[in-house]
Amino acid sequence: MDHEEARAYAEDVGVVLAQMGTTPAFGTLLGWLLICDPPRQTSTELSEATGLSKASVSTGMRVLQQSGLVRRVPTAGRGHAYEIEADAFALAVDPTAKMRAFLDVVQRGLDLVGDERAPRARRLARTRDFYVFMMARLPELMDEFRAAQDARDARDALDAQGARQPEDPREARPALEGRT
Amino acid sequence: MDHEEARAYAEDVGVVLAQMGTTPAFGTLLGWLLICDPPRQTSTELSEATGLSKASVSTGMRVLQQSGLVRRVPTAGRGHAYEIEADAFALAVDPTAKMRAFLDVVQRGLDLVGDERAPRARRLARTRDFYVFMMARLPELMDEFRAAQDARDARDALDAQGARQPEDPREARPALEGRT
DNA sequence: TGCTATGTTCAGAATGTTCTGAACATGAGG
DNA sequence: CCTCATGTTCAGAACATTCTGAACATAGCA
Repeated sequence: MDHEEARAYAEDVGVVLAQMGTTPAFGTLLGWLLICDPPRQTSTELSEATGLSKASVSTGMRVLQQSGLVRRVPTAGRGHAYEIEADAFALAVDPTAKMRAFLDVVQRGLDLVGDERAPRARRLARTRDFYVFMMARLPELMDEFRAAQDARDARDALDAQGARQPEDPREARPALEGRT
Repeated sequence: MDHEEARAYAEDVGVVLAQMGTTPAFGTLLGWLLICDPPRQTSTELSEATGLSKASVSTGMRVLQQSGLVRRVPTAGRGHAYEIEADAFALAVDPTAKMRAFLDVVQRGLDLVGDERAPRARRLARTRDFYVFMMARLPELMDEFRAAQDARDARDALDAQGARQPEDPREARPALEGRT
């Protein structure tokens, strides 16, 4: 994979993310940080690699940082470098923040109707119950994934030391399947 | 709650949804269908109630329908009426569609890197594993909610017949709390 | 203290999006 | 067949977003 391929890939990620409501620059930067080598990149490197202006990199990285997707680490000399967070995409997909905002507006609707048992309140009540349920359960699911991941990381570390012969890779990585 | 309050509420929902990437008209229509009485509304009613043009209602409802959030039912005379789906917001929040698109682009990145065990592939592989995990688990969670909901609906139906005295409402509806 | 590399802010050009009015379909009832 | 209620499509006005270049800050080093 040469530099141009990687850059094109970053732009592809930008397109996909843009379809989900982010700005193209945001997605492109995230895409580059996902595939770049080395993983830490300065603003100048990001600007050169992605072809975005320094200004776009500056604002884009600020947003990425505020979203918790990217971490800023100081470099040896002056300046900083950016690095993608290990579980960045857990955050990216985590709908609890959005759900919280929506839950508020649904609850306001119920207050407006007054009687929660009125037929008219049924749609609202059902919606609220769904969000309450999901907001309670999603963090559990995230934790479960992280725990499984940590366990695998620990085992991989042992493998790297040669303390244990790695088996068929299919054991380690789940197959790509599911309800289509 | 008078008509003007309900209309204002629909617009509030429009604002909240717009912040999540939809168009204001889309969210306003959904908000109105969430709180309106009767639950089924024709295009003309929707236009009058929300203050949107017939054109906006037409295009907005088409999108809502394609998203599976709203159902179109024929009315007695000519024309149709729209009604919100019972579990509309399960669909609205369900990230599996987005995740599928993202999973594809992540997998392409891994193919580009070539060796999945290369350090450079680590970020991509971890991201993919997260999506695979979530896409496998989210449908289970949705099913669980629906099952619980159906069970409650059945019990509510019995209550309505007076076959059983409903107890403290807090038993039936979960309290609004969770990790803040 | 200057000098330079680095990062930030901001006004505006280029580009997209959203909504509407008006013209165009469609189909039930007289 | 004609009329009228209903629904759809589309060009364009109004509005908003995104990105950039250029000017402005900031901090290490001589």
